[in-house]
Amino acid sequence: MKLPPLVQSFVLHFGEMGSRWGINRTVGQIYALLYVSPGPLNAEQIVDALGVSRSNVSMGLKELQAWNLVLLKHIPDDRRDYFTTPDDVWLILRTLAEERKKREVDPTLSVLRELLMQTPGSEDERHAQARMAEMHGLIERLTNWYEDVKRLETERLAALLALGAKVTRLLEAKDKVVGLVRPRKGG
Amino acid sequence: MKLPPLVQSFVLHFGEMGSRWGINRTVGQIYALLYVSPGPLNAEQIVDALGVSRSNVSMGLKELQAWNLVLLKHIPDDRRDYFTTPDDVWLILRTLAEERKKREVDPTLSVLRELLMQTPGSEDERHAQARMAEMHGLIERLTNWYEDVKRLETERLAALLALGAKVTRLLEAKDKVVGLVRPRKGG
DNA sequence: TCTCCATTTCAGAAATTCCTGAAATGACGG
DNA sequence: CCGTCATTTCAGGAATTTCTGAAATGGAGA
Repeated sequence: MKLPPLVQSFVLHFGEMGSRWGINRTVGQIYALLYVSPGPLNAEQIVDALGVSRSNVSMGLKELQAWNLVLLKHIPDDRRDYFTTPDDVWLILRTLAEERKKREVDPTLSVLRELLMQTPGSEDERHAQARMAEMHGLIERLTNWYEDVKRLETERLAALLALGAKVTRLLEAKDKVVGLVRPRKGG
Repeated sequence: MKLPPLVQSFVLHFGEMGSRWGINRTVGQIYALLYVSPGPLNAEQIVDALGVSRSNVSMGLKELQAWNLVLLKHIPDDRRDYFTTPDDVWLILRTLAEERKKREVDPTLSVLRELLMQTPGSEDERHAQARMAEMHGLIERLTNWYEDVKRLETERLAALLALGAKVTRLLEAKDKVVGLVRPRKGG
Protein backbone atom coordinates (compact mmCIF):
# COMPACT_ATOMS: atom_id res chain seq x y z
CA MET A 1 0.00 0.00 0.00
CA LYS A 2 1.51 3.30 -1.12
CA LEU A 3 -0.45 6.29 0.04
CA PRO A 4 0.15 9.59 1.83
CA PRO A 5 0.29 8.88 5.58
CA LEU A 6 -2.96 10.69 6.39
CA VAL A 7 -4.86 8.82 3.73
CA GLN A 8 -3.25 5.55 4.69
CA SER A 9 -4.33 5.85 8.32
CA PHE A 10 -7.86 6.62 7.25
CA VAL A 11 -7.98 3.74 4.81
CA LEU A 12 -6.54 1.27 7.31
CA HIS A 13 -9.05 2.34 9.94
CA PHE A 14 -11.95 1.80 7.60
CA GLY A 15 -10.55 -1.58 6.73
CA GLU A 16 -10.49 -2.60 10.35
CA MET A 17 -13.92 -1.16 11.10
CA GLY A 18 -15.28 -2.96 8.08
CA SER A 19 -15.71 -6.17 10.00
CA ARG A 20 -17.86 -4.46 12.64
CA TRP A 21 -19.98 -3.10 9.84
CA GLY A 22 -20.70 -6.30 8.00
CA ILE A 23 -18.39 -5.48 5.12
CA ASN A 24 -14.95 -6.92 4.65
CA ARG A 25 -11.60 -5.23 4.94
CA THR A 26 -11.03 -4.63 1.26
CA VAL A 27 -14.49 -3.19 0.74
CA GLY A 28 -13.96 -0.81 3.63
CA GLN A 29 -10.60 0.26 2.30
CA ILE A 30 -11.88 0.83 -1.21
CA TYR A 31 -14.67 2.98 0.11
CA ALA A 32 -12.36 5.01 2.30
CA LEU A 33 -9.91 5.53 -0.54
CA LEU A 34 -12.59 6.73 -2.92
CA TYR A 35 -14.11 8.92 -0.24
CA VAL A 36 -10.97 10.97 0.28
CA SER A 37 -9.67 10.91 -3.29
CA PRO A 38 -9.79 14.23 -5.09
CA GLY A 39 -11.19 12.59 -8.22
CA PRO A 40 -12.57 9.34 -9.62
CA LEU A 41 -10.28 6.31 -9.64
CA ASN A 42 -10.21 3.26 -11.85
CA ALA A 43 -9.74 -0.29 -10.66
CA GLU A 44 -6.07 -0.39 -11.53
CA GLN A 45 -5.37 2.69 -9.43
CA ILE A 46 -7.17 1.12 -6.50
CA VAL A 47 -5.14 -2.06 -6.90
CA ASP A 48 -1.93 -0.02 -6.81
CA ALA A 49 -3.03 2.06 -3.86
CA LEU A 50 -4.22 -0.82 -1.70
CA GLY A 51 -1.98 -3.64 -2.87
CA VAL A 52 -4.75 -6.21 -3.31
CA SER A 53 -5.63 -8.31 -6.31
CA ARG A 54 -7.48 -7.00 -9.29
CA SER A 55 -10.30 -9.49 -8.82
CA ASN A 56 -10.72 -8.54 -5.21
CA VAL A 57 -11.14 -4.92 -6.20
CA SER A 58 -13.64 -5.92 -8.82
CA MET A 59 -15.74 -7.78 -6.25
CA GLY A 60 -15.42 -5.00 -3.73
CA LEU A 61 -16.60 -2.39 -6.20
CA LYS A 62 -19.50 -4.58 -7.12
CA GLU A 63 -20.57 -4.82 -3.52
CA LEU A 64 -20.22 -1.09 -2.96
CA GLN A 65 -22.34 -0.48 -6.01
CA ALA A 66 -24.97 -2.83 -4.66
CA TRP A 67 -24.97 -0.64 -1.55
CA ASN A 68 -25.28 2.47 -3.75
CA LEU A 69 -22.26 3.80 -1.97
CA VAL A 70 -20.06 4.29 -5.02
CA LEU A 71 -20.90 5.78 -8.37
CA LEU A 72 -19.65 4.64 -11.74
CA LYS A 73 -18.24 7.47 -13.83
CA HIS A 74 -16.91 7.56 -17.32
CA ILE A 75 -14.10 9.73 -18.47
CA PRO A 76 -14.11 10.84 -22.12
CA ASP A 77 -11.78 8.85 -24.40
CA ASP A 78 -11.02 6.33 -21.66
CA ARG A 79 -12.90 3.11 -21.70
CA ARG A 80 -12.03 2.06 -18.20
CA ASP A 81 -14.58 2.44 -15.42
CA TYR A 82 -13.98 5.15 -12.87
CA PHE A 83 -15.52 5.30 -9.44
CA THR A 84 -16.35 7.93 -6.85
CA THR A 85 -18.38 8.31 -3.72
CA PRO A 86 -21.12 10.94 -3.63
CA ASP A 87 -19.78 14.32 -2.49
CA ASP A 88 -22.66 15.08 -0.19
CA VAL A 89 -22.15 13.45 3.19
CA TRP A 90 -25.86 13.80 3.96
CA LEU A 91 -26.69 11.80 0.90
CA ILE A 92 -24.18 9.17 1.97
CA LEU A 93 -25.85 9.00 5.35
CA ARG A 94 -29.26 8.59 3.79
CA THR A 95 -28.03 5.86 1.50
CA LEU A 96 -26.40 4.04 4.37
CA ALA A 97 -29.56 4.24 6.46
CA GLU A 98 -31.70 3.05 3.59
CA GLU A 99 -29.50 0.10 2.73
CA ARG A 100 -29.00 -1.00 6.31
CA LYS A 101 -32.71 -0.85 6.90
CA LYS A 102 -33.30 -2.92 3.80
CA ARG A 103 -30.81 -5.57 4.89
CA GLU A 104 -31.11 -5.53 8.66
CA VAL A 105 -34.62 -4.61 9.65
CA ASP A 106 -37.00 -5.30 6.80
CA PRO A 107 -36.42 -9.06 6.82
CA THR A 108 -37.02 -9.21 10.55
CA LEU A 109 -40.15 -7.14 10.26
CA SER A 110 -41.53 -9.48 7.66
CA VAL A 111 -40.71 -12.60 9.69
CA LEU A 112 -42.38 -11.05 12.72
CA ARG A 113 -45.49 -10.20 10.77
CA GLU A 114 -45.69 -13.75 9.53
CA LEU A 115 -45.25 -15.27 12.96
CA LEU A 116 -47.83 -12.94 14.44
CA MET A 117 -50.41 -14.30 12.00
CA GLN A 118 -50.06 -17.80 13.36
CA THR A 119 -52.17 -19.27 16.13
CA PRO A 120 -50.19 -20.09 19.27
CA GLY A 121 -50.45 -23.74 20.29
CA SER A 122 -49.51 -23.35 23.94
CA GLU A 123 -49.20 -20.87 26.72
CA ASP A 124 -45.48 -20.45 26.03
CA GLU A 125 -46.18 -19.77 22.40
CA ARG A 126 -48.79 -17.26 23.36
CA HIS A 127 -46.28 -15.46 25.51
CA ALA A 128 -43.62 -15.63 22.82
CA GLN A 129 -46.05 -14.12 20.37
CA ALA A 130 -46.84 -11.30 22.75
CA ARG A 131 -43.14 -10.52 23.00
CA MET A 132 -42.81 -10.61 19.24
CA ALA A 133 -45.72 -8.20 19.01
CA GLU A 134 -43.89 -5.79 21.29
CA MET A 135 -40.79 -6.00 19.16
CA HIS A 136 -42.79 -5.62 16.00
CA GLY A 137 -44.58 -2.58 17.37
CA LEU A 138 -41.36 -0.87 18.30
CA ILE A 139 -39.65 -1.59 15.01
CA GLU A 140 -42.66 -0.41 13.12
CA ARG A 141 -42.75 2.86 15.00
CA LEU A 142 -39.10 3.41 14.29
CA THR A 143 -39.37 2.63 10.60
CA ASN A 144 -42.44 4.83 10.23
CA TRP A 145 -40.53 7.66 11.82
CA TYR A 146 -37.62 6.96 9.55
CA GLU A 147 -39.83 6.94 6.47
CA ASP A 148 -41.07 10.33 7.57
CA VAL A 149 -37.79 12.04 8.26
CA LYS A 150 -36.01 10.64 5.26
CA ARG A 151 -38.31 12.70 3.11
CA LEU A 152 -37.23 15.94 4.74
CA GLU A 153 -34.91 18.16 2.81
CA THR A 154 -31.41 18.11 4.17
CA GLU A 155 -31.67 21.63 5.47
CA ARG A 156 -34.69 20.82 7.59
CA LEU A 157 -33.14 17.61 8.78
CA ALA A 158 -30.06 19.53 9.86
CA ALA A 159 -32.25 22.02 11.71
CA LEU A 160 -33.96 19.18 13.50
CA LEU A 161 -30.65 17.62 14.48
CA ALA A 162 -29.35 20.95 15.72
CA LEU A 163 -32.42 21.29 17.87
CA GLY A 164 -31.65 18.07 19.67
CA ALA A 165 -33.43 17.56 22.93
CA LYS A 166 -34.86 21.04 22.71
CA VAL A 167 -37.64 19.57 20.62
CA THR A 168 -39.27 18.57 23.87
CA ARG A 169 -39.58 22.21 24.79
CA LEU A 170 -41.32 22.73 21.50
CA LEU A 171 -43.59 19.84 22.33
CA GLU A 172 -44.40 21.37 25.68
CA ALA A 173 -45.09 24.71 24.06
CA LYS A 174 -47.34 23.05 21.56
CA ASP A 175 -49.23 21.22 24.32
CA LYS A 176 -49.77 24.50 26.04
CA VAL A 177 -51.05 26.25 22.95
CA VAL A 178 -53.31 23.37 22.04
CA GLY A 179 -54.46 23.27 25.64
CA LEU A 180 -55.47 26.92 25.44
CA VAL A 181 -57.39 26.49 22.25
CA ARG A 182 -59.03 23.24 23.17
CA PRO A 183 -58.76 22.66 26.93
CA ARG A 184 -58.44 19.08 28.06
CA LYS A 185 -60.56 17.31 30.59
CA GLY A 186 -58.90 17.60 33.95
CA GLY A 187 -56.47 20.18 32.60
CA MET B 1 -33.23 -27.94 18.69
CA LYS B 2 -36.51 -28.77 20.37
CA LEU B 3 -38.81 -25.78 20.63
CA PRO B 4 -42.39 -24.84 19.85
CA PRO B 5 -42.60 -24.04 16.11
CA LEU B 6 -43.28 -20.33 16.62
CA VAL B 7 -40.32 -19.94 18.91
CA GLN B 8 -38.12 -22.03 16.70
CA SER B 9 -38.80 -19.87 13.65
CA PHE B 10 -38.02 -16.76 15.64
CA VAL B 11 -34.82 -18.20 17.05
CA LEU B 12 -33.63 -19.45 13.67
CA HIS B 13 -34.29 -16.08 12.09
CA PHE B 14 -32.25 -14.30 14.72
CA GLY B 15 -29.49 -16.79 14.21
CA GLU B 16 -29.37 -16.04 10.52
CA MET B 17 -29.62 -12.29 10.98
CA GLY B 18 -26.83 -12.47 13.50
CA SER B 19 -24.17 -12.39 10.84
CA ARG B 20 -25.54 -9.14 9.41
CA TRP B 21 -25.43 -7.71 12.88
CA GLY B 22 -21.86 -8.52 13.76
CA ILE B 23 -22.80 -11.25 16.18
CA ASN B 24 -22.63 -14.95 15.44
CA ARG B 25 -25.42 -17.42 14.98
CA THR B 26 -25.37 -18.88 18.47
CA VAL B 27 -25.36 -15.48 20.12
CA GLY B 28 -28.32 -14.42 18.03
CA GLN B 29 -30.19 -17.57 18.89
CA ILE B 30 -29.51 -17.32 22.60
CA TYR B 31 -30.76 -13.77 22.63
CA ALA B 32 -33.90 -14.63 20.70
CA LEU B 33 -34.63 -17.55 22.97
CA LEU B 34 -34.26 -15.51 26.13
CA TYR B 35 -36.28 -12.69 24.64
CA VAL B 36 -39.37 -14.82 24.10
CA SER B 37 -39.02 -17.10 27.10
CA PRO B 38 -41.61 -16.60 29.83
CA GLY B 39 -38.97 -16.75 32.54
CA PRO B 40 -35.20 -16.81 33.14
CA LEU B 41 -33.26 -19.77 31.73
CA ASN B 42 -30.06 -21.36 32.86
CA ALA B 43 -27.23 -22.42 30.59
CA GLU B 44 -28.28 -26.05 30.55
CA GLN B 45 -31.76 -25.19 29.39
CA ILE B 46 -30.32 -23.11 26.58
CA VAL B 47 -28.06 -25.98 25.55
CA ASP B 48 -31.08 -28.29 25.39
CA ALA B 49 -33.21 -25.81 23.51
CA LEU B 50 -30.62 -24.89 20.90
CA GLY B 51 -28.61 -28.06 20.65
CA VAL B 52 -25.20 -26.41 20.88
CA SER B 53 -22.33 -27.12 23.22
CA ARG B 54 -22.22 -25.98 26.78
CA SER B 55 -19.05 -23.97 26.19
CA ASN B 56 -20.55 -22.23 23.21
CA VAL B 57 -23.48 -21.12 25.32
CA SER B 58 -21.11 -19.92 28.00
CA MET B 59 -19.24 -17.77 25.49
CA GLY B 60 -22.43 -16.52 23.93
CA LEU B 61 -23.84 -15.44 27.27
CA LYS B 62 -20.62 -13.71 28.08
CA GLU B 63 -20.81 -11.71 24.89
CA LEU B 64 -24.44 -10.81 25.45
CA GLN B 65 -23.57 -9.62 28.91
CA ALA B 66 -20.79 -7.49 27.49
CA TRP B 67 -23.46 -5.91 25.29
CA ASN B 68 -25.68 -5.44 28.34
CA LEU B 69 -28.38 -7.27 26.46
CA VAL B 70 -28.94 -10.04 28.96
CA LEU B 71 -29.26 -9.90 32.71
CA LEU B 72 -27.97 -12.37 35.22
CA LYS B 73 -30.59 -13.48 37.72
CA HIS B 74 -30.40 -15.74 40.69
CA ILE B 75 -33.13 -18.05 41.81
CA PRO B 76 -33.37 -18.86 45.54
CA ASP B 77 -31.90 -22.23 46.53
CA ASP B 78 -30.45 -22.78 43.07
CA ARG B 79 -26.83 -21.99 42.54
CA ARG B 80 -26.96 -22.02 38.78
CA ASP B 81 -26.99 -18.73 36.88
CA TYR B 82 -30.21 -17.73 35.20
CA PHE B 83 -30.52 -15.23 32.41
CA THR B 84 -33.17 -12.95 30.94
CA THR B 85 -33.45 -10.04 28.60
CA PRO B 86 -34.91 -6.79 29.93
CA ASP B 87 -38.70 -6.70 29.60
CA ASP B 88 -38.87 -3.17 28.34
CA VAL B 89 -38.27 -3.07 24.60
CA TRP B 90 -37.44 0.64 24.79
CA LEU B 91 -34.67 -0.12 27.18
CA ILE B 92 -33.41 -2.80 24.84
CA LEU B 93 -33.39 -0.30 22.02
CA ARG B 94 -31.47 2.21 24.08
CA THR B 95 -28.92 -0.38 25.10
CA LEU B 96 -28.47 -1.50 21.53
CA ALA B 97 -27.99 2.05 20.34
CA GLU B 98 -25.53 2.80 23.10
CA GLU B 99 -23.43 -0.29 22.51
CA ARG B 100 -23.39 0.04 18.76
CA LYS B 101 -22.33 3.64 19.04
CA LYS B 102 -19.57 2.63 21.41
CA ARG B 103 -18.28 -0.05 19.05
CA GLU B 104 -19.02 1.39 15.63
CA VAL B 105 -18.84 5.14 15.76
CA ASP B 106 -16.75 6.25 18.70
CA PRO B 107 -13.54 4.65 17.42
CA THR B 108 -14.00 6.31 14.04
CA LEU B 109 -14.69 9.65 15.63
CA SER B 110 -11.51 9.44 17.62
CA VAL B 111 -9.41 8.43 14.61
CA LEU B 112 -10.89 11.31 12.64
CA ARG B 113 -10.11 13.79 15.36
CA GLU B 114 -6.55 12.60 15.50
CA LEU B 115 -6.07 12.80 11.74
CA LEU B 116 -7.59 16.26 11.64
CA MET B 117 -4.91 17.49 14.03
CA GLN B 118 -2.14 16.59 11.64
CA THR B 119 -0.66 18.95 9.08
CA PRO B 120 -1.28 17.87 5.50
CA GLY B 121 1.91 17.38 3.48
CA SER B 122 0.44 17.74 0.01
CA GLU B 123 -2.53 19.01 -1.90
CA ASP B 124 -4.08 15.54 -1.91
CA GLU B 125 -3.66 15.26 1.83
CA ARG B 126 -5.23 18.65 2.26
CA HIS B 127 -8.22 17.51 0.26
CA ALA B 128 -8.44 14.23 2.14
CA GLN B 129 -8.42 16.12 5.39
CA ALA B 130 -11.23 18.37 4.21
CA ARG B 131 -13.30 15.29 3.44
CA MET B 132 -12.52 13.83 6.83
CA ALA B 133 -13.64 17.09 8.39
CA GLU B 134 -16.97 16.79 6.60
CA MET B 135 -17.43 13.27 7.86
CA HIS B 136 -16.38 14.23 11.34
CA GLY B 137 -18.81 17.14 11.37
CA LEU B 138 -21.70 14.96 10.35
CA ILE B 139 -20.95 12.21 12.82
CA GLU B 140 -20.54 14.72 15.59
CA ARG B 141 -23.91 16.29 14.85
CA LEU B 142 -25.52 12.89 14.89
CA THR B 143 -23.92 11.80 18.12
CA ASN B 144 -24.77 15.10 19.80
CA TRP B 145 -28.36 14.65 18.77
CA TYR B 146 -28.25 11.09 20.03
CA GLU B 147 -26.80 12.16 23.37
CA ASP B 148 -29.68 14.58 23.66
CA VAL B 149 -32.54 12.28 22.81
CA LYS B 150 -31.24 9.35 24.79
CA ARG B 151 -31.85 11.39 27.92
CA LEU B 152 -35.54 11.81 27.17
CA GLU B 153 -37.97 9.74 29.13
CA THR B 154 -39.44 6.96 27.08
CA GLU B 155 -42.84 8.58 27.01
CA ARG B 156 -41.49 11.74 25.45
CA LEU B 157 -39.38 9.80 23.04
CA ALA B 158 -42.45 7.88 21.95
CA ALA B 159 -44.33 11.14 21.47
CA LEU B 160 -41.52 12.43 19.32
CA LEU B 161 -41.50 9.30 17.22
CA ALA B 162 -45.25 9.44 16.79
CA LEU B 163 -44.94 12.98 15.60
CA GLY B 164 -42.67 11.92 12.77
CA ALA B 165 -42.26 14.39 9.98
CA LYS B 166 -44.89 16.59 11.56
CA VAL B 167 -42.13 18.08 13.69
CA THR B 168 -41.32 20.27 10.73
CA ARG B 169 -44.73 21.84 11.02
CA LEU B 170 -43.92 22.57 14.62
CA LEU B 171 -40.66 24.09 13.50
CA GLU B 172 -42.46 26.29 11.04
CA ALA B 173 -44.96 27.31 13.68
CA LYS B 174 -42.12 28.15 16.03
CA ASP B 175 -40.40 30.23 13.37
CA LYS B 176 -43.59 32.15 12.88
CA VAL B 177 -44.12 32.81 16.55
CA VAL B 178 -40.53 33.80 17.10
CA GLY B 179 -40.82 35.97 14.00
CA LEU B 180 -43.78 37.78 15.52
CA VAL B 181 -42.10 38.37 18.82
CA ARG B 182 -38.70 39.25 17.45
CA PRO B 183 -39.04 40.14 13.77
CA ARG B 184 -36.03 39.27 11.64
CA LYS B 185 -34.16 41.53 9.32
CA GLY B 186 -35.68 41.17 5.88
CA GLY B 187 -38.58 39.12 7.21
C1' DT C 1 -14.72 -11.60 -37.68
C1' DC C 2 -10.48 -10.78 -35.02
C1' DT C 3 -7.70 -8.30 -31.60
C1' DC C 4 -7.13 -5.79 -27.69
C1' DC C 5 -7.97 -4.58 -23.27
C1' DA C 6 -11.09 -3.98 -19.25
C1' DT C 7 -13.85 -6.51 -16.32
C1' DT C 8 -15.99 -10.53 -14.19
C1' DT C 9 -16.27 -15.19 -12.76
C1' DC C 10 -14.82 -18.89 -10.19
C1' DA C 11 -12.21 -22.84 -8.08
C1' DG C 12 -9.39 -23.41 -4.63
C1' DA C 13 -5.89 -21.43 -1.23
C1' DA C 14 -5.46 -18.47 2.76
C1' DA C 15 -7.30 -16.32 6.58
C1' DT C 16 -10.59 -15.80 9.93
C1' DT C 17 -14.32 -16.99 12.83
C1' DC C 18 -16.99 -20.30 15.18
C1' DC C 19 -17.67 -24.30 17.86
C1' DT C 20 -16.46 -28.28 20.61
C1' DG C 21 -14.65 -31.45 24.20
C1' DA C 22 -11.49 -31.69 27.73
C1' DA C 23 -9.34 -29.66 31.37
C1' DA C 24 -9.08 -25.86 34.61
C1' DT C 25 -11.26 -22.76 37.76
C1' DG C 26 -14.37 -21.40 41.21
C1' DA C 27 -17.79 -21.64 44.77
C1' DC C 28 -20.34 -23.90 48.21
C1' DG C 29 -21.56 -27.34 51.84
C1' DG C 30 -19.89 -30.91 54.57
C1' DC D 1 -9.51 -29.65 53.25
C1' DC D 2 -12.61 -32.58 50.20
C1' DG D 3 -16.37 -33.64 46.93
C1' DT D 4 -19.67 -31.85 43.97
C1' DC D 5 -21.52 -29.18 40.65
C1' DA D 6 -21.59 -24.94 37.71
C1' DT D 7 -18.92 -22.18 34.83
C1' DT D 8 -14.94 -20.71 32.10
C1' DT D 9 -10.91 -21.33 29.39
C1' DC D 10 -8.61 -22.91 25.57
C1' DA D 11 -6.37 -25.76 21.87
C1' DG D 12 -7.48 -27.39 17.82
C1' DG D 13 -10.90 -28.97 14.32
C1' DA D 14 -14.96 -27.40 11.51
C1' DA D 15 -17.16 -24.05 8.99
C1' DT D 16 -17.26 -19.81 6.79
C1' DT D 17 -15.47 -15.87 4.60
C1' DT D 18 -12.06 -13.56 2.03
C1' DC D 19 -8.73 -13.32 -1.45
C1' DT D 20 -6.11 -14.73 -5.46
C1' DG D 21 -4.63 -16.14 -10.19
C1' DA D 22 -6.28 -18.04 -14.21
C1' DA D 23 -9.68 -18.35 -17.40
C1' DA D 24 -13.96 -16.58 -19.32
C1' DT D 25 -16.68 -12.77 -20.81
C1' DG D 26 -17.70 -8.47 -23.01
C1' DG D 27 -17.35 -4.65 -25.89
C1' DA D 28 -15.06 -1.37 -29.12
C1' DG D 29 -12.52 -0.63 -33.06
C1' DA D 30 -10.02 -2.51 -37.15
